[in-house]
Amino acid sequence: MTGKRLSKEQRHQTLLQKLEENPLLTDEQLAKELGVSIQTIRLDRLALGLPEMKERAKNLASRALSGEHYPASLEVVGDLLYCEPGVGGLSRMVAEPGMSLTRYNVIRGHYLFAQANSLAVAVADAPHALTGSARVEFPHPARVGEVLMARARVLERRGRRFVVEVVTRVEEKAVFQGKFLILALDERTLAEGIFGMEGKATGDGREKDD
Amino acid sequence: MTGKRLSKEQRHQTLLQKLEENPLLTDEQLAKELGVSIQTIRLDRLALGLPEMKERAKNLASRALSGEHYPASLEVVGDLLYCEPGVGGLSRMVAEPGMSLTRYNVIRGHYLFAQANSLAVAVADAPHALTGSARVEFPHPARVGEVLMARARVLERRGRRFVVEVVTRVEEKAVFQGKFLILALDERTLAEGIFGMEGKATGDGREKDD
DNA sequence: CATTCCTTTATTACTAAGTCTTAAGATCTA
DNA sequence: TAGATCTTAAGACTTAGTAATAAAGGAATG
Repeated sequence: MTGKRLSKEQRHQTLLQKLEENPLLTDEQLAKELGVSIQTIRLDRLALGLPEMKERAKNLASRALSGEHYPASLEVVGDLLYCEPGVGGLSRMVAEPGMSLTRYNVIRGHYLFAQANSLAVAVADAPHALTGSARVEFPHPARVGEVLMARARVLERRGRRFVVEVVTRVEEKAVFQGKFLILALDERTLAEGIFGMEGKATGDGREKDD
Repeated sequence: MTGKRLSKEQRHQTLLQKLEENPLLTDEQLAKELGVSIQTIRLDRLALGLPEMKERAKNLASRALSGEHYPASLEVVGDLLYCEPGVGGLSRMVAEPGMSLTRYNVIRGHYLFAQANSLAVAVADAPHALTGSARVEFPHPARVGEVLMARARVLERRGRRFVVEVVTRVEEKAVFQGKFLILALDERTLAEGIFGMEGKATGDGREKDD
């Protein structure tokens, strides 16, 4: 498929590049893409000191896991560009077609909310935080393809409660603004499912300790 | 050495917890930690629908790679069970692991918002509607596996503005409540990107129609 | 031409961490 | 005591590799 056979040197370069693009390729897939046998790929990996796919996956996974001190990846919407816990932060998100209302390319409000909410939780200076309430406005619709920059400021902090203000802009135009009340929770509270008010939570008597 | 043998139920819980803490554990390690045989762990994973370690690693890796942009699809959130435009509606959503905060299985606020927002827009009696603003509260955390029933009522309608109230419950307990101001838009307004207030919108002359 | 060297491919044996199936004990319960 | 459920075991197969060894191919050179 790649037509002519490359030199070994070139193949090594291509290999490195392919793996950088997608570290989850197996030897078999690589062999197919480069038009050589699996064994050749193995030799190449050996020569270049590249680990096998399982290793690469595990490395990525554990990096993703450990890099989760400040809540970068997993369930955060938008890319956290900057975050100073307790002070403020910045998040970037590109409005994609999947986020839009039918026709018209208008981004659904909950995407903007999700980005802002993620950011607000991130800037709360606490290992675990939840949204308690929010007051939000969508002064202007955002559209597919636009770059949404959300900026958060912690307005005040009283004990375990943070008030965070988030404004999301496209260029200079605000498309979202809101105030979030974020509650910092300690482990016990979370684990027990009690939330601070109105007493019992699940009430199913599940107790785990370790 | 967890000492005494746990019940199956308890073991399942422990297993989930262990894997949440460290998804890269092999069956063998889990077996050792829980004091049962590997086969038992395999059966447990089968029963709980948990993939093998390689899969978990790959999933984590690819999620980390793709910057996990639109996560767990926020697009259509919840199943619309019933909807009477201009009056009210009902939406059901099962809280999935992908919606949760790491550890602790607490559902992120923006999923609740997304469900409620989707429903609020749906019950607005208009072909095209957008959220203008919202005031929301999360009186209680929701957890993975719970069934979230959102109920919407149109409180008032003035011209193109609807005020919709949404309350989401798990069993009888409210986990979300909010008021949405929904704006019904006509085709022209939407297509031109003008939103009702503050004059010009994008100003970049982008007009798309289909 | 044959030889030598390098690269590539093929073959075989082996591993980790699973899969799926069937079967045999152990334990609980009616 | 009998039946059902839970747990462990055993055997065959899978994927994506490691490692070692053998064989084939082309290109330059004496």
